[in-house]
Amino acid sequence: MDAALELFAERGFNATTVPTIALNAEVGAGTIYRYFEHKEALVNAVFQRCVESFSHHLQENYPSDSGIREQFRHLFFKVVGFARDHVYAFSFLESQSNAPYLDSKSIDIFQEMMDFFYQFLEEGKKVNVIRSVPTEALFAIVYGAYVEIAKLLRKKILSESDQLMNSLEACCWDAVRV
Amino acid sequence: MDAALELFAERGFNATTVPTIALNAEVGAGTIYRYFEHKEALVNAVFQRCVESFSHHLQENYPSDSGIREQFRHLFFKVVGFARDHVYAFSFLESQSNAPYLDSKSIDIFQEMMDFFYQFLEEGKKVNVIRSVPTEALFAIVYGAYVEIAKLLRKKILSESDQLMNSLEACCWDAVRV
Amino acid sequence: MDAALELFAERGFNATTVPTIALNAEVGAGTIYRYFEHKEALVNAVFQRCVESFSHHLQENYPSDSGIREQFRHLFFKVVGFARDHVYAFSFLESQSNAPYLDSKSIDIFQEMMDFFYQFLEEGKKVNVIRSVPTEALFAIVYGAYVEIAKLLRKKILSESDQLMNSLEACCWDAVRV
Amino acid sequence: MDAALELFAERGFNATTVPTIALNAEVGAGTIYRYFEHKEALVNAVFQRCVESFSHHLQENYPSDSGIREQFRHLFFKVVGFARDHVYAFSFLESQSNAPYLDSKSIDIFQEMMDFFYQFLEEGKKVNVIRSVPTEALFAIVYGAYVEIAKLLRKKILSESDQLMNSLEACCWDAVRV
DNA sequence: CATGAATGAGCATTCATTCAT
DNA sequence: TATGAATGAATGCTCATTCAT
Repeated sequence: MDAALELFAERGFNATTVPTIALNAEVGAGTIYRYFEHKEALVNAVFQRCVESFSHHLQENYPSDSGIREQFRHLFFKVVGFARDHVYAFSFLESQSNAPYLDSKSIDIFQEMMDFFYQFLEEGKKVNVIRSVPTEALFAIVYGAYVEIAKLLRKKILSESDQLMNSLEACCWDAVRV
Repeated sequence: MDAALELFAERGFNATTVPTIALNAEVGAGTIYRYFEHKEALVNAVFQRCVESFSHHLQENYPSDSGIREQFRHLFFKVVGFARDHVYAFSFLESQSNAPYLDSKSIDIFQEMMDFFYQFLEEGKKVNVIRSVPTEALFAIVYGAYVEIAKLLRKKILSESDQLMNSLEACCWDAVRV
Repeated sequence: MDAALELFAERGFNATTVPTIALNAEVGAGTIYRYFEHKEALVNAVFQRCVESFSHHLQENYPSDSGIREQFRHLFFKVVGFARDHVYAFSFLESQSNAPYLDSKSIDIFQEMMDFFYQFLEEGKKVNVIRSVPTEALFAIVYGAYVEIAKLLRKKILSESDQLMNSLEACCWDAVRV
Repeated sequence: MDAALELFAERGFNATTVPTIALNAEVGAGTIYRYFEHKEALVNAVFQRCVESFSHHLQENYPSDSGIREQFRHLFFKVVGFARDHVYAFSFLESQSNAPYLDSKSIDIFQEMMDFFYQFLEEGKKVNVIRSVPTEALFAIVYGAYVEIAKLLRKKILSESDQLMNSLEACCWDAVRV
């Protein structure tokens, strides 16, 4: 699954061949089929593992008792940290989350993860700290920003200094706060 | 090229076969090879045409003499308008702009288009209207936001009312303004 | 189709590979798929052509106005002649007519051909020239005999002299006549 | 071997996989290779066991001292009985006796069994009870008939009543008797 | 002796590309 | 210039066979 993730993240699903995955995993091509019925089953398993890993990461040490501002900051740094520490997983999730080969379980689990963000944003709107704009739109703005920032960090166009990260977090917060 | 754009945008490069493009274009498969050396040459030509179209669209009626705030608003609505009116072109650009089959000319021309945004952001920083944060990062934030908003509009999860668009523009502006 | 028939007749469906058919037909492997959706579609097309050819052969110069005895003789020699002149077609039909890959059209067309024999046998029973035994059983006896005789002729264990053929025809007739 | 016979009879040699046989036999796939060098060695062993079983069955209670007519009747009912009681064995023998994977021992042993029939027919010809037609041809006629009758019984198109069986035996006898 | 995970050659099938018409 | 039939390399996948346990 690690070998597959790496290739799927770098080239996408269609451009990744099963023999290449096998080579990268240092197993025979047939071995893959002992564990996954299809190439599609494999990509779904990889996707689900990524989503779960991301989801756990986000909720780890989540400051449930702090205010919205603090929680936003937590999520921002968790996303950035995940993108930094799990480069392939993050770039795979970001690029393939609309792919036609994802099965319903993959879609559900991904939606569930996003619901965590949605709930956060809705809570913020309720207490009048976050703007009264459709939640999907708010999420789109910050998620889009995260994704592009992560790309820049990955490509080393930006380097992850504390000061920069704090500025970027502030930018994102200013986009949604009242 | 229109036939190809439609298919590339909907299915991606690898999942689009040359015979399918030919069928969609109502020409013989061989005819495509009279105009493009490869499938890759075709996709690059399509990409470049999209970038140019996007670029022209952005600069059309650009309020050079207005202030940064007004220019930002212009760009925001131009991007949203382009995404609405050129659904395939925008979704193709957004999804394929990191693809491994893009040649250097495609990458250059895309970069050139982004430079227009970069210059705008740098001008804004100079006059102290836009935050003093690396330009790439500022761009990432607003571009990421645009892309995700465009996805929501395309999928009809949001509908493009004046009020909503104004709010979203404000969100994006607040992310970068001083 | 000729190339495929030859191989299917000699080795059966599963033991015949598409590349081998292509080689035998002196075409590229992909070419086969321009004309037949599947290997199964090909084998069905071949089967149906064989059935039709056999069926036409049987009915050619059929002595409709003669008596049962004469008609039996006609059928016997037509079957033997077909088996001699269309070695592959006959051996393919004989060995594959119960195969699980045959589609409903193949099964129908084969049944239709057998109905010709069945009608003949039933007419014979009606006029009390052929024994009053279930038609399927009568058919089984003579068809089984034909098939095995054809095998011997094909393998050159017997040679097709007039005298021998007349004797064999008599044997078969004696098996079913009153 | 029982597990293999069942599968070979139902699906043929090529369509039966070794793991499936192992599953059906409730052993590990590797275990099969402790007893048979190849899949081919297995199918030959199965074939030979079937031939021997058939052969013993035919000769059991063989009325050596009775006349040809009585012996013919014995053989007919033994064949029918074997086909009824050893469905898989008979259908395997019938369908695979020309298969290209049979080794020389299989072919010899099968020929030996047929020689029993041949001797019987030759004896009958000597005493002028059976027609003076090449033995192979006589055998082909009755063997072909048996095979097709057995198919009908197996498929329950005919049911094995005493009266019917006696009629069919008479048909077969009339095909070869003087 | 029994196992079953691992293997990789070989299969059916697809599709970018060519080239005779 | 346009065509589309033909191609064969490359793909996803299967399965007979091996071998460490």
